[in-house]
Amino acid sequence: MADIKAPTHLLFLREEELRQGIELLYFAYRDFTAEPDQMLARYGFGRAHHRVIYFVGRHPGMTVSELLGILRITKQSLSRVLGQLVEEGFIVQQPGARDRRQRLLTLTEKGTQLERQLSQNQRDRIARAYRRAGADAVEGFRRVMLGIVNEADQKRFDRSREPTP
Amino acid sequence: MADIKAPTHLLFLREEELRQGIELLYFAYRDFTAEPDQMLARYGFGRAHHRVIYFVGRHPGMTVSELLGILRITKQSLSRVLGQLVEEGFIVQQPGARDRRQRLLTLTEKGTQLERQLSQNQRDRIARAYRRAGADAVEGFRRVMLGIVNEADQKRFDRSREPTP
DNA sequence: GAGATCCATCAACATGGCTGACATAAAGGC
DNA sequence: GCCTTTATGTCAGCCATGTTGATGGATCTC
Repeated sequence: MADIKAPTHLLFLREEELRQGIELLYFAYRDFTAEPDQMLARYGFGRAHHRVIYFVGRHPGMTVSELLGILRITKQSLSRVLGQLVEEGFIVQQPGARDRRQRLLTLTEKGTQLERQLSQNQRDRIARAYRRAGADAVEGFRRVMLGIVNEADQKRFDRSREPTP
Repeated sequence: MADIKAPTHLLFLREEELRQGIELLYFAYRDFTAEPDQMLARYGFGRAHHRVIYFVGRHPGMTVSELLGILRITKQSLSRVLGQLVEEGFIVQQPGARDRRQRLLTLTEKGTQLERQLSQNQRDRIARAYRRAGADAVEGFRRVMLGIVNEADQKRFDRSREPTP
């Protein structure tokens, strides 16, 4: 019978390749968040605040449920962080027009400024990586990253201009 | 004078492109860690334990300093997690031969089993994404991700077989 | 009018970061 | 052979951010 398994050295290469993929995700994410974390510390904020500010900035008028769906944390965890951001004037909540149970979330001017400061750092890092890698590489990056994201959230990344809430 | 700025719609596209990059990193990392986190919970472990197990498995006989350098946390934080893993028989420490101050870290059989179980999930996810995206895309992915990683750690990803400790 | 939904809040707990201080053993320079 | 530096561990306490569980009000939907 023919041996179905690939030669050992090919398996080895594949394992090495996949482990490098794991590590690329780990190191890239570590370095991607380190500098914003430092900026946030100056405001007494953490990474959780950053995520809230980022996504509210990205989807102005979004509901609490939508935000919970993105962050995948409990409402109690969110409420602490969100409460602080409202308290300190980075975010405002206004009742929904159609559904008045909702509290639609929007960045204030102050919130917008912080959001831009934080995301500027990350956009710079990504822009630099894109520039060095070239357009074809960027397309490959998108395709692979999209494949890593769970199916349910892949639709957030279609080519349309508007971010899907 | 000529207007140096690019047309608004090009700037807009670029901003959108970069924000999608930010979000790809966020969503990919979120989904990449979710399932291992669940497995770890069954052992009473967290993501911190995973990182230790992963890198010790990757670099058998590594020192505590090397691990600290990768994780970028304090020795006090590491010691709690590492202590548990040694206590519960997932990792062994042995004095270094050249430098007997060092405690070289190695996975036990039990540790190796857990490591494979955890990383298998992540390797599967990456393999699936690689397969769907194709070889050229994978190369682009590598190039972009490498550009996001801080210069100091890029050398961990040479094409050589051996992971650099 | 009843039930479901959206959101907030209180309380208690666990994980995993952090700082600061101190200790020990071994290595290395002079 | 001292002396300094290095590698590591440990104790104590603080903070950020996740969790579960219970409870309640306002509002929408049928």
